[in-house]
Amino acid sequence: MVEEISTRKEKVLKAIIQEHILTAEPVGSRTLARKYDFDFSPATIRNEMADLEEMGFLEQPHTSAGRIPSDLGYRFYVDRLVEEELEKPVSLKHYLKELSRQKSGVEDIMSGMARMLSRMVQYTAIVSEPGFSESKISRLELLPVSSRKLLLIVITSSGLVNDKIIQLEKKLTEEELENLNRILSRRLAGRKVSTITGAFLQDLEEELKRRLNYAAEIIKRLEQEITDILDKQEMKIYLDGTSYILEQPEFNDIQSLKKILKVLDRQEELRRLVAGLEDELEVKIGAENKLQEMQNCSLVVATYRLEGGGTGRVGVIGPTRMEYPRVISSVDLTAELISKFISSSGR
Amino acid sequence: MVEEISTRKEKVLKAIIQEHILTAEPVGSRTLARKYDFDFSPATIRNEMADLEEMGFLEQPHTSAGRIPSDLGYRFYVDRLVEEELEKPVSLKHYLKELSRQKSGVEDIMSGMARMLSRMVQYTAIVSEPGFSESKISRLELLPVSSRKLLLIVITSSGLVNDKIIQLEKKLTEEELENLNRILSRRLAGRKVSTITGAFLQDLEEELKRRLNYAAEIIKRLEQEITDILDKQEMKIYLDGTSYILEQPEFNDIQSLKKILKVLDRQEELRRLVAGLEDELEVKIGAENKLQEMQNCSLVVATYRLEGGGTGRVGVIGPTRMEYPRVISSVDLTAELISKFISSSGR
DNA sequence: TTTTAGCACTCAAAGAGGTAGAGTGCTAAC
DNA sequence: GTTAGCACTCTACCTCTTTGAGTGCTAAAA
Repeated sequence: MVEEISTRKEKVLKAIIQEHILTAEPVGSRTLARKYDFDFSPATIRNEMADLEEMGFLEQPHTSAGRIPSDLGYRFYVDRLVEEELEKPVSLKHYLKELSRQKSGVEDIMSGMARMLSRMVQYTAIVSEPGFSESKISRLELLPVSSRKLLLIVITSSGLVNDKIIQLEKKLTEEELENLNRILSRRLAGRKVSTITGAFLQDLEEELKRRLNYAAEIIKRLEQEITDILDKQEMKIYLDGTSYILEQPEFNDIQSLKKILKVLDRQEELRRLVAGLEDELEVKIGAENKLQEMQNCSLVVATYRLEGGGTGRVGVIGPTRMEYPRVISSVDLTAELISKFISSSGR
Repeated sequence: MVEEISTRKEKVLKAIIQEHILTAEPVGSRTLARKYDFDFSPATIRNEMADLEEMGFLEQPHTSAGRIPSDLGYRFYVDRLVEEELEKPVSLKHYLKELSRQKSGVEDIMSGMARMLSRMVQYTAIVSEPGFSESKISRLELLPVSSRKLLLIVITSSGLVNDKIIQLEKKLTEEELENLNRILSRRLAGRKVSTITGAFLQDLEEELKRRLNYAAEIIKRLEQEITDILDKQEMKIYLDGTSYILEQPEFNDIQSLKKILKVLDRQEELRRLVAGLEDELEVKIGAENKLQEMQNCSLVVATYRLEGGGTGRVGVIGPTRMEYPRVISSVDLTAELISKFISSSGR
């Protein structure tokens, strides 16, 4: 069904979508003709509308109402019409100043970016922490904290720091610890996280056992913790601007509001939501989302990449009736900023 | 106005509150008489109700409706009636198992506890990260990360770890760094955070300048970062179970829902909310909350104290029509658990 | 003096028309 | 192919009425 769409139809469709995004109301032929000065009449528009509806781009809530765009309509809009009008968001200065106040720290950057993005687009923003797997370990250190407690610190080449307290059964002498540190550093520093597989660890374990003489459990334990910290699947999710959803007229009825807010309350759900997308920039419109509760929502997600390797995602959740041009460019920009911020704080 | 309240009035008030907590509807004399078998009639109840209303414990939405408890009524209930029926929450086992899976890390414990509490009471839970000021520094370390980047690590006696990346203008040699580490450790280790005041820092600065020969800016910078990490006022807030609010019938109208959800979206607001309370266990009912948007809500907050010093807060936000006995004991228990968890992971 | 039954009264919530207005689809003329 | 005209449709909103739970008051009973 590769029906050609006339330029006039395109014009009408675009106008309807823009108008609907603005007003959140069904758009009628008369209103449309009044607001946009087309060189054809409401009656013609009606005909075009009927065609567009048949093609699946528009829907009619009931017989005597105007039309609203369908998911397919938005999809067409995003794919074909948006590009020319991607605008750089205005005056980042204000946001950036606020951000730089809170200085370094991945956590601060992440939450700051989520906040900035949500303020910018006036929808809910979501940012996922960068995954480790593609970055290199630049440093790994075990610090003694107390008699049977060590602090494991892993720093990646992209400048991310991760630490974890490790509880040991048995005390380690200073010398033992030094040896341990030396071997671990030698073996792990400079290595890409994704190459630390079972076989490699097996090998490492052998070496440790051979060269040091502690109980095997300690080594096992350490290994466990190291892999834990490295492939922690459970990347943290930063959410901000939840309350913007409340401003959207389509969520004025409690039922749909509940649905979407419940999703936002479940970290795992969100994680799956953004992790599932792999492309550089993806737009999921309405029912294109697998999640049943998100069928009235759209999701715009971009991937950010850190210099030293490691990627994460940043996105926006809003109603299908979303200001796509603005959102897409803002999400894009934010992804870029995140890379820059972390890389610069990591130089 | 220290009017004595008869035991019968107390009985009626208690019944009304319990019934209202259960049903969320205004309670009438007839219903009350039917459900609770008092040895007096609806008419008598009506008289008592009229009295209780005059005393300020009850309110009437309109002339021909039943009564609902006022803030004062709940206050009385909480202060006088609750104690005898504080019950230990059932079967923590399930929650605890889930918690211990995620092992160590303050962050995990905090968010895990918030989650557990909210699941337990079926209201929104809030946990604030432990403040540093009353704990001692047990270790402070500067690790080189790259040529002009240091990782500052501070470990407190309660086992909390905090790190921050510091950007320097100028390179430090290994030796300089070692000296720096030595001096800082000597001066700061074992010291209570709250005693690190301006005067002390002045003194430290002098020493550093005298004994080392780097540019003053570096020293200033370091100092800045250290104080930053130590008294970071901006303690993190963990929130969980936001969506439970949606289940409450009193928030079935969009307006009040918006109000409260907007508050929950603002970290600073929440911080102030829990930080403002200093008592061991505090219950703020309705208008007792300063925040205008929280006047339909109650807040139950407890303080937890870590072994090595350092305190934080844990609480529950729900409608004034809250199951106080259950909530109070759960919050209390959670505070206790947090101390235990962090202390045990910090031994 | 306290408690209770009886009864008239009140008020919100829910349902039943009725109207207005925006919008459509169809037809016939341009 | 485009447009004006018109009958038709449907929701949103108003008003009116009914219903029922609940009250307060009064007078009788305990």
